[in-house]
Formats: sequence, C-alpha cells, structure tokens
Amino acid sequence: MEDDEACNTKLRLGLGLDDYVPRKKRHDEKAKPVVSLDLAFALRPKQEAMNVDHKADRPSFKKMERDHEYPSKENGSINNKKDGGRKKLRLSKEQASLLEDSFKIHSTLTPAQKQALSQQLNLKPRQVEVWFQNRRARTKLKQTEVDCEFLKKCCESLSEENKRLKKELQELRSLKVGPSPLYIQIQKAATLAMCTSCEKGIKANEVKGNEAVFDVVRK
DNA sequence: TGTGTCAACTAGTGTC
DNA sequence: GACACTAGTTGACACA
Repeated sequence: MEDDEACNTKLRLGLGLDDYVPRKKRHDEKAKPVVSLDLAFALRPKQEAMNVDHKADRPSFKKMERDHEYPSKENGSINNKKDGGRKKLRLSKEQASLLEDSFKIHSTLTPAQKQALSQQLNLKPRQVEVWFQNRRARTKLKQTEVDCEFLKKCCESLSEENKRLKKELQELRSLKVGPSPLYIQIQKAATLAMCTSCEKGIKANEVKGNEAVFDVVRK
C-alpha cells in the first residue's frame, strides 16, 4: 500500500502509478553509485571535510522562509511555477567567478557570509546556498574520479609486480630443485624488503649492514 | 534533435 | 525537533 506522499509525488512528477519508485527504494536498489570509493572524503572527519563549525550560529531556515529569503511550499520555489514554470537561471560570468573565488576560500558558508555574498551578487541567499551545494557535489564527483583513476593505476602496477615476482620465483626454482638454505634466505630477505609492516626489521638490518640476514646465510 | 550542463528541487540522514 | 547537509533527480537551456 502506498502512502499519500508517494501518490502526490507521482502526480507532481507526471508519472504513472507504476513508474514511481519511492526515493528510499530508488536509493537502495537503483541509484547505487558506480564507484563506491571516496577516499578523500571517507578518510576525513565530516566536520573537517565540510570546513564548518557546527557550534557557530546556524541559519534559521524557518525564519528565512518567514522573511521570504527562502522559498516555501506555500510561496512556491525561487522560480514560481505559477509564473510560467521553472526558468533556467544562468549565472553571469562575474557571479560565477565570485562564487568560485569564495568557494576556494571555504567550501561552506556561514549565514553571514551567505548573506554578504548574496547581496554582493544580487542573488537570493537560497541561490547562493544551492550553488555551493551543487559545487560541493561536483567537487566530490571529480575527486571520486581522481581516486578511482589512482586506484586503477595502483592495481595495474601491483598486478605487474605480482607477475614479475612470480616469474622471478619460477626462475629461482628452476635453478635449484628443492629449497636450499640460500634459496630460503633469499626468500626471507625479499620478504623483509617488500613487507611494509616489517619496516623495523629492514631498518635494523640496515643499521647492522644486513648482518642479521647474512649471519643466517653463513650458518 | 540528441546530449551535456547546471540551477533548483526532494527525500533521507547526521548533528546539535 | 530544527536545521544543514548529501545524493539523486528534474527541467531549462546551450550547443554541436
């Protein structure tokens, strides 16, 4: 059974009753991102990523709505549909440039900054807000693409390295049938050199001029 | 006219 | 609960 909101949304979107997929469901089943990796954002605490202090005074949406700074359901959207539907606003080069400049300084705005910027640009605060939201989304998308490309290269490189090591191992095996003490030692030395978690071991060996490794060979 | 871009929107979520 | 945020979507517009 559908709720009223879903039905209303269908009507609003001009969809047939079977076409509408509730947002939660769309999110879960259909709209899974192609790339789920977002290292830069995932590794940072959200607050830092947003460069925002939540303790700072927050804007009051309701108050702004009352003051007609924000659109409301009653008032319609920024581009009131009653006035001929949604018109595509194109920001001028100057507006876009100024917005870009302030985005470079901070990716989120305090209410005061938003207000000042909107006055400077002769836009509504809501428009400035939307621009920043969309800009953050674009930045994130770009970063995801960069991360994806980087990981792809890492994967390729590791794959190559793996091939090379397998080949090397094959060659070493063909030199000696069955493991000799020297062969075992080469393997150990190789492990020490490659394993990042054994960095301490490598450093210890470096200090002793690889004495530790070669001691075992001598024995 | 098909496609990409982007401002504006909605729904869901996290934080206080 | 109020609010700001993100993700996903819509629709107008530009352009090849």
